[in-house]
Amino acid sequence: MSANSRLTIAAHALAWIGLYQRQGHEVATSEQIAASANTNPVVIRRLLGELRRAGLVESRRGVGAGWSLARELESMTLLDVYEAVEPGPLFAMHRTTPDQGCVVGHGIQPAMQAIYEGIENTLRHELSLVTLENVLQDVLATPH
Amino acid sequence: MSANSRLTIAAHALAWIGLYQRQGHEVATSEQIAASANTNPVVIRRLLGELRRAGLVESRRGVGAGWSLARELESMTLLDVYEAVEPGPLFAMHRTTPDQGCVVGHGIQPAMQAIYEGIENTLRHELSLVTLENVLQDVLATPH
DNA sequence: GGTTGTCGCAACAGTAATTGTTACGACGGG
DNA sequence: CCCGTCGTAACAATTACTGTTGCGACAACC
Repeated sequence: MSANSRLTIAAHALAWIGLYQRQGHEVATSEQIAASANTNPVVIRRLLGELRRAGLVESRRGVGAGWSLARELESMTLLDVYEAVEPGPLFAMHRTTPDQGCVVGHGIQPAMQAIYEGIENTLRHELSLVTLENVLQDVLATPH
Repeated sequence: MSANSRLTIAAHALAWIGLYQRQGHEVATSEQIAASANTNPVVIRRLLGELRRAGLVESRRGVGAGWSLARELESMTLLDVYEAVEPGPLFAMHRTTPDQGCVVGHGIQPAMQAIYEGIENTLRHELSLVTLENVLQDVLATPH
């Protein structure tokens, strides 16, 4: 599976902004978050842009600009983040249409679609059980 | 997510071999399976080679060669196939190590690892509930 | 009104995985 | 010996993600 880190980085950014705001700051910059995640600020801005479209964060422009949470961490789940940053389904069908004249080629896609749908629903439910507040608390509980 | 079709194609191949054997044939060739899946025989041979390493199929060489099931479809689950053809984890960590001097950068990977581990276990359990016999029956039940 | 710091976004290169294709040796039954 | 099929290497094509540069837009501050 194409292991991608989008969900991980997005959760990192949200936890970072949340903690920073609790320390009394108004907004966090993409450069600060990028330094913590050890990546490029544009990568962070791209991801946070998707989270903004999903209503999870807000951004200000101009001097002293940056990012802030649009909701409390308690009300955001990993499912919200997953849906914001992961476009496609978990498993794909054939890239080309199977032979419809063959019994298996004809029936395999509906059969697998139904199975995958059930699995994805379970995955989404699992993700919906974890809030970003849970993530931040786990982060803070890590021994140093 | 890099949507890949390896699990789908592998399930297709297994269902095809299983049905073909029930029709009285000894072995199926990669060319026949590739025609049903509308892909290249080498793609099928590569995937079936991984399934053979996992003990799900066997192959014969020489004239009249081909592939046959090593076990009954009832005893194979999608988890067996998934583990045989999907190498990596579902979600990846950062590509570069986060800033260990930052509280979030230090704690985020253990936190997310634990969460992902739970989710992957659930996914594996779901996959283990579906046998290849279930898949074949679903395929045969598709209206034409 | 100019300066400055930050976002917004386009464009492109680098990396990696998957898929498709060709080629050819290995094998084994006839 | 011949022939069909697997086994496998090699390479191109496609796609997705990541990293990077560049520059315009915006808004606070002087």
